[in-house]
Amino acid sequence: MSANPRSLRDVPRQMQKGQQTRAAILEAALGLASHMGLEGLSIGALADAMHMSKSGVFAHFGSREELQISVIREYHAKFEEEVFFPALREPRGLPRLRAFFERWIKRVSVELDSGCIYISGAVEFDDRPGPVRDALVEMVRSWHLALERAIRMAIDEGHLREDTDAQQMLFEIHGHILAVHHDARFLKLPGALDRARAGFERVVGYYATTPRPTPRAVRR
Amino acid sequence: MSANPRSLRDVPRQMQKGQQTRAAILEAALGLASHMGLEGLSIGALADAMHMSKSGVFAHFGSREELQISVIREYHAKFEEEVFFPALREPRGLPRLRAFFERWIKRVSVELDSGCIYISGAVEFDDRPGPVRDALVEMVRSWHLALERAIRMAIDEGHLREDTDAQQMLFEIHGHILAVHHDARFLKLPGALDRARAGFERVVGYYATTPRPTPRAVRR
DNA sequence: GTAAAAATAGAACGATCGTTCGTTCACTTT
DNA sequence: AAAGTGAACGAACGATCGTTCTATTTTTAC
Repeated sequence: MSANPRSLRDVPRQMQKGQQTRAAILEAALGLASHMGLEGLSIGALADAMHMSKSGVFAHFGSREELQISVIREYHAKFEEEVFFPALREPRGLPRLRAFFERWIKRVSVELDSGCIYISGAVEFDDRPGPVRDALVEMVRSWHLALERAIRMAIDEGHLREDTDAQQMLFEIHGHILAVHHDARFLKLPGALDRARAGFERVVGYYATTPRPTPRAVRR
Repeated sequence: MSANPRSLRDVPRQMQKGQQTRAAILEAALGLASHMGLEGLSIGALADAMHMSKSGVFAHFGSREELQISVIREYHAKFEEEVFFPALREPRGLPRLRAFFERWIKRVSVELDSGCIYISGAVEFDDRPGPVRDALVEMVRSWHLALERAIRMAIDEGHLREDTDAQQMLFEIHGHILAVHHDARFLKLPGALDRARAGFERVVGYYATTPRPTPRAVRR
């Protein structure tokens, strides 16, 4: 028995065959959806990429809609893993907020393979009600809430002014993310990443407790 | 002859039948594309909306790609008509820049019917090379250039500091547009429009020659 | 009023879409 | 060895996609 490498007794918690193909499909689907969008993701193309039959792929999800939602959840998990949790190790307040932003823009622009599904999904489903949209909204909301919490912590820590409007600040920061996504991926502008960083620092500088004066005008 | 209201002599430059159905199709296509995206726009659905046959619609464009490009051009024309030209009547400098922005956010968010094709198109085609993407990039570029010119005029007029980085300022303003599109259309947040306005004024305040101090911290 | 030209309809094409169904194959359990 | 289980396949479904072709109708030009 112990000679059998796949014995259930030896690895009782290991993924069964079905689960691990499902995971592999999901990864491929994430890659496809990043390029073609959630609406552009087709089961046929996915099956080709997996060297499987359409029905074989289909059986793992039961419907295209369920596949789309699974992709969203998969992206969410990856996003938490690569952006949220690592940044949580930074001390609360401005350092953590900065870490959130830095990892966020990297995921959105540089990471050549996968475009941000939150952003493309928001555009594709802003007009289309249904379970896919609902899942998307839920994930985006939770991320925005996390950012808002980080901003409020920065206020509590005394890094940001007490009268800081957290939602307004989040709006402006989020705008920089969307802008870098647009300029880097669509317009292929080279400096987009640094523009986003500069914009972020300007926003932070505005709401910070140690006020940076308007550079030239005030100094002299 | 003069009794005939459609005489060629009376209105020599009037649209012929073909042209005016083409225009009607294009208008319907613009509406469809605003909801379903340029990729979601199908000739069959368009034919249904027009109470025409697919082939009848098709004949006006020759290919789906040409239809998409025509829609983009149509949107561009409407955009110029409703945003660019009216704002041109404002005096150059900050007033004109402000007018650009105000008309822009209205077109992007409030105008319930048509989502912005520049924004949805940017997301759909950031990964897909081809004539459609090229047309899209060209239109967006020309609009951004117009905004950049407006910013430079504001510098020349003395409304903005001389060391203002026009492209950086444009990046930040554009971010607010994308954010209002996201928050208003996707998240359905009520205050998005005013957040964009507030963000715009903060950006302008930063680059303006009459420096507004960081509100509370400096005042006392 | 008539003939040329343009616009539209209708049917059909090959592809692809999501989905369903019955079958086969490789295991594990009895 | 027999029975049972879950995964994957292959074929086919009706629908829709963009596109092509041939008629037929409508509009324009003389």
